[in-house]
Amino acid sequence: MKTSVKDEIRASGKRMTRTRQAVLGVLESTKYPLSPLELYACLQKQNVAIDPVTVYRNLNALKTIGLVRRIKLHHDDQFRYEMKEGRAHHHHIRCRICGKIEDLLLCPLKKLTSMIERETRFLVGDHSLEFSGWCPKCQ
Amino acid sequence: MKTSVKDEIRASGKRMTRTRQAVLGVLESTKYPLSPLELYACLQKQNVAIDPVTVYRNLNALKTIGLVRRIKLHHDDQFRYEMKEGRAHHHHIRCRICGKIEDLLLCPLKKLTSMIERETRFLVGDHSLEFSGWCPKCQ
DNA sequence: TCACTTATTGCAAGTAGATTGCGATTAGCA
DNA sequence: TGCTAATCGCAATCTACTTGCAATAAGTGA
Repeated sequence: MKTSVKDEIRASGKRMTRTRQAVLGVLESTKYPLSPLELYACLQKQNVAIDPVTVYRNLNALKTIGLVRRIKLHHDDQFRYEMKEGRAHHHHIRCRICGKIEDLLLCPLKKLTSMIERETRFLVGDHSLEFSGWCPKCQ
Repeated sequence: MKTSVKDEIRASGKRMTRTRQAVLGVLESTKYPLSPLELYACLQKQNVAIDPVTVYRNLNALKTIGLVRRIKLHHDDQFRYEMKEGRAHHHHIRCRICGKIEDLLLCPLKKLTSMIERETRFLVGDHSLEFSGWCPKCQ
């Protein structure tokens, strides 16, 4: 884990605890967004003693600081979390069979925003875009 | 309610009941996707005697037949339902303040699909796209 | 029109994911 | 080392939704 992460946590008045470090460790080493309970299962495999509630609370805290991003995928009834740092604006594709999630690095929507603002008179703040389909293994 | 709707229900071996008719009535007269409990509240205002469970079951049944579409918006922890009929593929924009939801009729993503398939080797089945921001009243 | 079959309903209870209350623990600083 | 408040674990609670079951009623076929 990078020193800067610990610094950011301290800077916000929060503490770097054993459990928080473990949660961050899993998030940093996982390439796709994790649900709280998936993360909890990961920690159990690593023999980290932790309560599921603590995982929830840590994810919330890290989201509040801004270290972690919370997302909700379309055919998925739980929230997922991913590290923000070093990850630009991106979207996801998810396999309908095995649930595998991958990043999409392109975003074709920036140009579209002003058109939508004209049409709807909404002021656009953000967008979410997600594809689903079948991953190479499940086709 | 259109006769064809009743026919489709009968054709699938289901029955047109008082409650199902009421659920369909609300869906047909609402221009944005409703959550089961919003729909239930609507029916209560209309003095329709119905149990929330029945709303859930009817929405599920109508989804199974294919009359109704179930969607999940990004910062929303419940499912929403809208009539399928007469409504082409479209996306939504949602106000962060008041929750107002409007349809977006454009979809810029059809061209993108083959590019994503090449990049990820996924086979793309569907996508979801949603904007959030501030509606005219809340700006 | 009536009787029969079975989809549908209402009520109660159960799930899953997430949140909250509270007393015990511990990080981080003086 | 000792203090203070953030954090933790456990139990209880909450919300959205589902399931079980006995009672009801839609639609058919005589």
